[in-house]
Amino acid sequence: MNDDFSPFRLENQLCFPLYACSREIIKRYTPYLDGIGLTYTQYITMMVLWERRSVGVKELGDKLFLDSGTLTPVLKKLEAKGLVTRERSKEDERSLIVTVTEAGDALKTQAAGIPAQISRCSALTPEEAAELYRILYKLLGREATV
Amino acid sequence: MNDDFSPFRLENQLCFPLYACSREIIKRYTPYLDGIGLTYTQYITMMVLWERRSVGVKELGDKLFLDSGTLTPVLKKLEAKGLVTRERSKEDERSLIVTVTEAGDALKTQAAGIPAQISRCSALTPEEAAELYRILYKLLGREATV
DNA sequence: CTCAATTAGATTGTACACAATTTAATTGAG
DNA sequence: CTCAATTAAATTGTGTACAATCTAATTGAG
Repeated sequence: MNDDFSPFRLENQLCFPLYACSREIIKRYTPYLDGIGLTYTQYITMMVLWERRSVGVKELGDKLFLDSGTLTPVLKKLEAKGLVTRERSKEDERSLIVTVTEAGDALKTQAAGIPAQISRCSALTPEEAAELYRILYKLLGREATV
Repeated sequence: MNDDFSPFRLENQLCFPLYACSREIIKRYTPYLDGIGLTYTQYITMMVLWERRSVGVKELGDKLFLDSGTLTPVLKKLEAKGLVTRERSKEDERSLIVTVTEAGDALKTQAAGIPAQISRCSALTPEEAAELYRILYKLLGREATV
């Protein structure tokens, strides 16, 4: 009766395990991120800023695959926490430049252990993790190594 | 200056490409799902019902990794569209049974081409897709083959 | 039996995502 | 130059996600 190869079975789709995995992994981050008062979206935004120090909203959106509709409220919250500043670019007033503050930079220290703690509970072998990583970036249409 | 192996680089995390991929793939579904008037969450809910015909909210939540806080409004919307019915179980009044209607079942025909159309634009080889699938289910802590 | 503990959904409140629209600044074809 | 087209953010509205709480039904230890 139930065709195991039916294209309609949830288990026969790639989209579903991707969607479920993404949410499950983010849930594993939550208790650690609660400790530094960030949501996952705020955390990945800070990760870009920890590396780049200062970045335009457009470029931030390209990196995170998010648009201004999502980023504007996130950045306003980070600004309210005193972690970033938001200023219009002098060269192009349309562009908004986000810059990490001293407090924002200090948070990086507190976040130090998080990535390792998460990957420790992933149950994947290093080879599987590397392969997963490679395939996901292929799907995203970007090179894995930047 | 920028350490390519820093655990803080977005590119060195698994969580980020998972999160970005999940959203990108769902975005690829959207134009097709618009055609049958469903959101992605509504679509995967209907997929379970197309296979099972009738299922409790608890079991639906286990399958989809979603709780009642998410499912209740989704199921009410599907009920409003006339695609499902929602009734308390006779044996256990705490449990709510969701059943696909005739109209809900008819929608399966309209959705027929969607999975194939999506996978056609994935750019992955069949081997990569299979490997991705296997690793994701390992991460989810479930067996890939149900 | 009986009431405390458990369970299933619903509700509430917060925070994204994202499509669509709006506003303001910049650009470039003529 | 100049105005239509483009671009960057912000805004608006809808729909999830999910933690926390609430309500009602069921269960099970004593």
